[in-house]
Amino acid sequence: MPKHAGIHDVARAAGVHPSTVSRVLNARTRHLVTAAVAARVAAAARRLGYTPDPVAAGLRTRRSRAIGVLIPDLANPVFPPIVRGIESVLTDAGYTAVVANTDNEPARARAALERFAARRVDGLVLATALRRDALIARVKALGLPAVLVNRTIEAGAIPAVVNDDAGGIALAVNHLVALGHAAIGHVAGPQRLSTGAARRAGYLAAMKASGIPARGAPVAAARSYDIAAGAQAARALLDARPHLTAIVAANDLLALGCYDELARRGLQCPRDVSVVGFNDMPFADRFSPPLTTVHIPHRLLGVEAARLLLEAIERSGAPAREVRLAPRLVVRGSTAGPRQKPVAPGARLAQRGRRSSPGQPPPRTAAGAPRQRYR
Amino acid sequence: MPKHAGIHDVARAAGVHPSTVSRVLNARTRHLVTAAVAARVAAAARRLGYTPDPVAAGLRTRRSRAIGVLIPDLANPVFPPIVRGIESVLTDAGYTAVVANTDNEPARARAALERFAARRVDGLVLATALRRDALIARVKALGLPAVLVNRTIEAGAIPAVVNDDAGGIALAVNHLVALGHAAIGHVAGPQRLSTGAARRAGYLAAMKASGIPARGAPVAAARSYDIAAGAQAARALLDARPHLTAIVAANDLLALGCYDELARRGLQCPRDVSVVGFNDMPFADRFSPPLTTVHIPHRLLGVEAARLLLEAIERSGAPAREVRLAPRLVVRGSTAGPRQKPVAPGARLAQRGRRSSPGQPPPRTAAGAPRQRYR
DNA sequence: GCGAGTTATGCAATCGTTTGCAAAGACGAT
DNA sequence: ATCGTCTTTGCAAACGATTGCATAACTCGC
Repeated sequence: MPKHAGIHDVARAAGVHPSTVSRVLNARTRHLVTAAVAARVAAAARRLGYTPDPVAAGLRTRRSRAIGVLIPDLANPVFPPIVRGIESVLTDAGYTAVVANTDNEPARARAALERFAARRVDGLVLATALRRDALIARVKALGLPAVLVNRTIEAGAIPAVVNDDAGGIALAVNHLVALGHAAIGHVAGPQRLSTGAARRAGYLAAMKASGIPARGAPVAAARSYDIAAGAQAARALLDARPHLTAIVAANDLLALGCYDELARRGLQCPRDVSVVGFNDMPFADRFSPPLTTVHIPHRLLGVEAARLLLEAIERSGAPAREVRLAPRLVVRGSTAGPRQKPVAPGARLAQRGRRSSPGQPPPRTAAGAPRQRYR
Repeated sequence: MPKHAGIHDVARAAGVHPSTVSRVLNARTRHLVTAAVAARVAAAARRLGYTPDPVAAGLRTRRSRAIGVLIPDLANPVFPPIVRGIESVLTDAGYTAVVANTDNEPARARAALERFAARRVDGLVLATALRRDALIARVKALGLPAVLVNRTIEAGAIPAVVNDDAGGIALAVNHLVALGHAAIGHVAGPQRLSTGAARRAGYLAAMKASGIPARGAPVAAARSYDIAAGAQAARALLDARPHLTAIVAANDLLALGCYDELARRGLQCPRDVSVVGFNDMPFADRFSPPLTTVHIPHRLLGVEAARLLLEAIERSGAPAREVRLAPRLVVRGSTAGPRQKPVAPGARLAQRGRRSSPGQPPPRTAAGAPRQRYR
C-alpha cells in the first residue's frame, strides 16, 4: 500500500529539492522556477497522485482555508438555503465551511467561536448577530475577518449582507391597504435582533405613510422567532384589538403562530383575518392557507456574504461594505379583502364561518385543515 | 498584544520542559508526571490562557478531530435534524463536524470525499449511500472509519443506522386497509437507494399480508425524492389505475407530488384519494391537507450514527453493527375512508368534487388551497 | 573574457505539538 | 554500600509543508 505521497516523494521522483516542488505547486511562487522543471515536477506530482496536506501547510502559513459559520438553528428552514449559498462559493474558492448552531444562546455562540478560533479559521460568517452583540468584540479581538448575514448589528463597521427589512414590510402593509384593510396589526420579532427592530420600524413607517394614525398601528413583539411565540404574541395583539382584519408578522414562523391563534379563536384566515409573513421559507406555499409573504433571496444572501468575506480576507484594509438585498412580495392564499357585511352572494359562506366562532373552539389540530369535515 | 501562548511559553512559566507540559495536558499521559508538577503546569497554562493548537497536534498525531458528513441536500427538511443530532454528540466528544452536500451526484460526493481525506478527517458519516455505491470502495481504500445513516448499502460490512422501512410502510398500508381501502397504489422512491427498494418491498409484502393479490398492488417509481418526480410518478400510477382510492408514497416530498397530481386531476385528498407519506418532515402537519405519514426519529438517527462512529474510531476492530430504529404512524388529515357511493348526507359535497374532474384542470396553484374561493 | 547583475535552485529553519529514548534520581532488596 | 528497578523528566526527532537566505549558474555589457 503506497501510503500517501508527500512533497518529499515528489521531489525525489522529479530529481529536485522539496522546496522546488513547493514552489511549483503554489501558483503564487511558480514563476520562480523554470518552465521545464515545473513541468517535470507537475508530472511527477500527478503520477504519484500527490495531494497537499492542508494541515501541514496551515501550520506553517497560519491559514487553515476553513471558514466558521455561526447560525441560530439549521432546523429553521430559512437557513439551509443560506448555508448552501455560503458553502457553494467558499468551496469553489478552495475553502471549507464549518457550521455550528447556537440556538440563539450567546454562551453557545461564544463556545463555538472559541472552537473556531482554536482551529484557526481564516474568517467567519455570522448569522446570529444581536443588535448589540458582545460576540463582536471578541471577534475583533481575535482579529478575524467576519461578515454578518441576514441580521446586523447596531453600530460597528462589519461588512454585512441584509434584506431591506423596512422596504419588505412596506410591501406587505401596502398590499393589505390596497385590499381595503385599515385595522392592521403587527406581530413583531424579538427586538434585540436587527430584523425584529427594523421590521417593526418599517411597519410603523408604512402605516403612517398610509395615513393610519399611530394608535391604529398596534404591535405585539414575540420573544423568539418560532411558532409558539408567534401564537402568544398574536393572542396578546387580538386580546387588545379584537377587530383587527389583518396581521403582518415579522417572520413566517410567527405567521404560523398567528394561524394557530386564529384557529383557536374560531377565526378563519383569510376570510376573517388576513396574515402575511416574511422570508418565504421553503414550503410556505404548502401551508393551509398558502402563506402570502415577503420573499427574500435566501441563497443569494449566503452567496453575497461569502463573497464579501473572501474580499475581506484578500484585502484586509477594505472598508466594511453593506449589501442590501431587495425583497419582493409573493401573494398567496392568506390575504384577502376584509370581510363585508353579509350581502347577497357569499353571504352563506360568511355566515357559516361566523356561526362557528363564539362557541367552544374547534379541536386544535393543524390550523384550518379541511380534515374535520371528513372524519 | 500577547499573541497566543504556546506550549513553550507555558513550559517556561512553569519551569519545566515543553514535553512535560504536553504530558500534563494530555489526559492519557498525565499519570506519567508527578502531581505537584502537573498542578504547577496546569496553573501556568490557565494563567496564560493557553489553548492547544489542534492543527499542530494533528500534524504530529495524524488525527484531526474532524468528521466529514456527507448529505444529499441540506435544503431537504429531513436532514437538518439528523445533522443536528450528529453535530451534537460529535461536539460533545470534542470533534468538529464538517458537512458537505452532494445533490445526489456521485461526482460531487467523490470530490467532497477527497477534500475530506485531504483534510485528514478521522471518520465519515454518510447519508448519501446508494445501494451499490462505488464511493464505499474508496472509503475503505482510504481506511477511514465510516457509518451510514438513513440509507444503507446492499452488501458490505459498514455500521449503519437505519429505519425499519418495511415495517413503517406496513404501518401505512395497514392503516389504509383498516379504513376500508383495497385499491392502494405505491409511489416508490428511486430504486438505487435502499430506502426506495426497502419501502417498495415492504409495500408489496404488506399488501400480500392483507390478502390483496399482487396485481392489485401497482407501483410507480420516482426518479428522485422530490415533489416534481412524485407528481410524475403519481400521474403514471393514476393513468394506469384510475380507480385507486389511496396512495402510499415512499417519502413526504413524493406525497406532496401526489397532492399536486391529484389537484391537477380535480381530485380531492382525502375525499377522493387518501395519501400517506414517509419521514414526517418538519411542517408536514401544516400542509393542506395535513399529511398522514410515517414518523422517523430524525434526530435520534443522527445521534446514533455519531455514537456508532465514535465507537468505530475507538476500537477499530469492532464488528459492523447495524442499528434499526422503529418508526411510528402519525395519522393526520390526508387519509380517510374510501368515498361511498352518493348517499343522503355528504352527497352534495361528493358531487361537487366529481363534477370538476373531467373538464380542464383547475389552475395549478398550491395544492388544494381554499384560495380560489376568495379571490 | 571578466565582473556585475539576474535567475533558478538548494539549504535549513520554522510552525506547535507529540513521543521514543535516554538519563537522572529515588527507592528497596540484598 | 551496591546494584537493579521504577519513576520522573529532559532531549531531540518527527509530522509535512513554506520561505528567507545563500549559492550556483547563467546572461550581458563592455
